[in-house]
Amino acid sequence: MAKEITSRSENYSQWYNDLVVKADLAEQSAVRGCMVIKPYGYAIWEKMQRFLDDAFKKEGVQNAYFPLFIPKSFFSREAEHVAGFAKECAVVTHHRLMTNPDGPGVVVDPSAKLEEELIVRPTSETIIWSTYKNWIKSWRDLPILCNQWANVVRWEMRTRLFLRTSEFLWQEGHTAHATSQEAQNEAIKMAHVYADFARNILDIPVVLGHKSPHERFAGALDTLSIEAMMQDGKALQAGTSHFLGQNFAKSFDVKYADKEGNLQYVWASSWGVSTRLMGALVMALGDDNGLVLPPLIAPIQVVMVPIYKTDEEHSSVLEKMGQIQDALVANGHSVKIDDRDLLRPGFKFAEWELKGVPVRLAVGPRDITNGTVEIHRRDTMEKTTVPIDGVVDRIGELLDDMQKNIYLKALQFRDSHIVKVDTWDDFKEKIEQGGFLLCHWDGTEETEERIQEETKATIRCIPVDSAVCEEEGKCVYSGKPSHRRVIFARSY
RNA sequence: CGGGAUGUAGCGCAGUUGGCUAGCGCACUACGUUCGGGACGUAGGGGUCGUGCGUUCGAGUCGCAUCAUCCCGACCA
Repeated sequence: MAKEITSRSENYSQWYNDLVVKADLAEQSAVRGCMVIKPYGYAIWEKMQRFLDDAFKKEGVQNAYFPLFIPKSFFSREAEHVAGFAKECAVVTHHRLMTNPDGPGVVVDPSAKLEEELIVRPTSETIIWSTYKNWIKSWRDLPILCNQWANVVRWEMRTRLFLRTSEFLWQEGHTAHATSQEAQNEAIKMAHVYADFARNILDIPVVLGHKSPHERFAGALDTLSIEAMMQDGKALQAGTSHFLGQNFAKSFDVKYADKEGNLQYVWASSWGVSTRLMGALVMALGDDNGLVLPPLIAPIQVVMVPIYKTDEEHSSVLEKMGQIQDALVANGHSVKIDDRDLLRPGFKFAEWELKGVPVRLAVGPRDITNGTVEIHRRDTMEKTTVPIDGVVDRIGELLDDMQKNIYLKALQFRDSHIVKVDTWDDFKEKIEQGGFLLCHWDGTEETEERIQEETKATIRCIPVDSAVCEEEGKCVYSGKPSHRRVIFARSY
């Protein structure tokens, strides 16, 4: 009873917030706008990190770490970039505290003012490019493919757990290349790494596409994003990959000598995903019973709940579960036996469902007698009793099936909420129902802004690899000619 | 920084027009009965009612101030 969550249809925001807190993923910190990620939530994040790290390594990317503090002067070198972030930066101005001469507590020591303020990184392009300058002399030094796992700070006005917090965890890749084409290819390649990860591991269907110039990352020539659909029909940008051209190379004077001995500015890409993916996981896959975790990302894939009355029953049930556990672990599955005393089975069932554990096994005296075990799958909530022989193989197959099924369910939801819209009246009506609107757009920023003002909808992306978008038509707002459809939606 | 709301136990709340000993649910502690879908009984522990000032014989309740938080905007991965 204590852990019951609000239903999705009743109040989507509250459902989300309840779920994040009650499934033990995270909680609001006493520090304004910041979040505490709890062990269970962090375990999921660690699994994401592992998959991403492996994928990065396959692409030749290495991990590195750059400073948290960025001198203000670095930051102001790239005009567009600073304009994009200036409004939300935390700034360090002093380096010492002292006891308060006028009362209790401590105060900032006014004599310890920094000559140059330090910015707490909102993203690391500037500090990294100031470093790359020293690393890059010749074409032989290129490409440089670095990733860092870090925290960044963006002083947001309004925050929501995982989706928008003042501090968040992420990875940011920063690459340097000899040619424009190579840098562009890198940005595209990494966008596909993200899309594959979202689809295959997280079971979240995403649309890969280009951002409109208006929605681009500050300082980028092209921004690719993966856009996911939440179950209230709103879009969530789940990852971005940017082609930065020579903007940062020029700002930080990063040149290399090519094979002919001519000095050339290098070309750049950067790309990142954050703990926002945790929010996407909750909002794209969760249901009224709680989280639904795809087996590949679940910290616990199989939980076993013992059912017993007497000590003898307890020990025989536990012995049987121990055997199953060993076999499952030998097959590479993560397993937990929930042997907490004093909690009744029904309570445990509900709690593990809330936490999204894919498979639950219940073993009781009845099963010991019959040689059976009860299997419950989280995605469909189906319960079956099966012979204990062969149960390990069956669970392996079940986990594989669930990994596919969860994706298909989310895909079906998303695709049933994508509509083609050709008139402005239809646009205004359909946007109220949520979902992605496939529309023609005249390509102007003016139209984009008008549409946003009137409907709060923005261009989420201009999809790549989408045959349905490739057609001639007229802009849904201005009526001017257009060569392809783009996705409009309200977003987080 | 605009518009709206809320601060009472760890959490969620009630407390009518001021009234004496501040209450309920969950959680917590102890004991017992339970245990195949969120158990129950009994007995306990836990509060300067956000803070300050005022009105009053008397303030959780009324007034003013202040702080904090949340929601809706502006901003954003």
